[in-house]
Amino acid sequence: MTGQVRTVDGRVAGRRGQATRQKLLDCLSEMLSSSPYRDVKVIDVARKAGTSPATFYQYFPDVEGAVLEIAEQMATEGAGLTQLLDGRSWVGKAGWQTSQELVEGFLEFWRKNDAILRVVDLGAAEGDKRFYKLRMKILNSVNNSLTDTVKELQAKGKVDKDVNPAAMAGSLVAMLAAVASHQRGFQTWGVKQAELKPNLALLVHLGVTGKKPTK
Amino acid sequence: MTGQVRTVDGRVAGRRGQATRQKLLDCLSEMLSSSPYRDVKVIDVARKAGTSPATFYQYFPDVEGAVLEIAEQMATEGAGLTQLLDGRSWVGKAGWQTSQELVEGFLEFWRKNDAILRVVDLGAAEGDKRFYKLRMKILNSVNNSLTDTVKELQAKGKVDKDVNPAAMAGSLVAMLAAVASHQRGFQTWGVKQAELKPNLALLVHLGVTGKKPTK
DNA sequence: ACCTGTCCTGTCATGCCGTCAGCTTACCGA
DNA sequence: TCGGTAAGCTGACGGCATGACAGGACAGGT
Repeated sequence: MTGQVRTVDGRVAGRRGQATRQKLLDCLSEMLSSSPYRDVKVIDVARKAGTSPATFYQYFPDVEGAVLEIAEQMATEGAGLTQLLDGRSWVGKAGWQTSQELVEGFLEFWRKNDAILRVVDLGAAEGDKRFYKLRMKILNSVNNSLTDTVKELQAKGKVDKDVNPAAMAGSLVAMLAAVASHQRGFQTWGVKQAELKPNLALLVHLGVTGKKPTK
Repeated sequence: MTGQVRTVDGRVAGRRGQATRQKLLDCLSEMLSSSPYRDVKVIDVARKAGTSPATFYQYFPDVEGAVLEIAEQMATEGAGLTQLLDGRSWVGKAGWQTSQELVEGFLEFWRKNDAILRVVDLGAAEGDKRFYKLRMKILNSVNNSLTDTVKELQAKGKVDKDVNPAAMAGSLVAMLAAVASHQRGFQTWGVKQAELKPNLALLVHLGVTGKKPTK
């Protein structure tokens, strides 16, 4: 049950319809990366897709609806971020490696989808539950995994008892997301990508294990 | 030279004009916290302020212009965040205290101005230089101070040479800002405010000094 | 009372929104 | 081959926000 694609008025979308729908999504996605969210107009998206506004409204209730769609696609893709943590070690040099790869993968994912992630972030911050859930879905894989890691280390007595695993993991993930979406900002600040990553990795390692990494 | 307040068409604003202007700003500010940025309309702001859209356009070129104005006010106010760090110690128990107070003050400031800060964040992330500069202005006080602290500790050999002070400070500040703007999010995640703060403080302390705090 | 410059609004052209009825196109079974 | 049916698309329209302007209301000074 993948849930058939339907138009707003209930018709099931066929071959051609789905193509148009997808084209609209692609164009919207492109517009989001070239102009402010606030200024994205349905008519522009439609024109760019070589169709009319009315067609847009056949497939999406409004711009927000379409954005949610794009974000949903991205979210499932983003579940792959779990790979960055599944079965990795946090001990010794391997721990440092894990930390670095997490940062690397995370920033890469964010850079690839920055336009849509900005909008999701805003929606979530504004308290919209749908966007909030979506943001969770994306971050949860990483977050849960980190939380578990901290819990384990805590059980072994390697991390202080008064650390709250969920809070720690959440903070680290939030940090990664924030830095990722302001990557350009750091450059103007005089900090280069290459210098940023190891510092982030260091913070992640410190946060998770409570110790400096062995390099 | 505070730079006289002027209308869009160049007249200097008098007593009454400034009052109206301020009222518009207040109403806009209020609207921003109750509805999505994308849906804030000039006409609503004007109505709420008991005036007409035309009046709004006499004082501001558009909604964005007014937002920048509000943000500017907040930015100067936010320079006070420096207090949280000026002349504080990062050694021993005092260091833990400093870290905690920084987190506390930062979150408080963010909570107080969350609506407008969201918009600034979005604008900055979208690459708008004006918003970007504003964000810098707000964060710079804290950021510079943290950078200096790390540099000092590094000079004394208490922090690893391969830590980049600016990158570290920037990451920590970004983390604080991100967590602050998703405070509600954490609650739904099952993390309570009271648990969040000490964990953030711990991360800040770890990042700045490289060591666990003495409590 | 009069003048001057500030302040506000009625009004208007423009352009986007969101909807509908109706036309075209593709598919399918007889 | 030929309708029939459902999918797919669009022109057109009322409604509303935008942004500009001219002109009227108002306050303060003389």
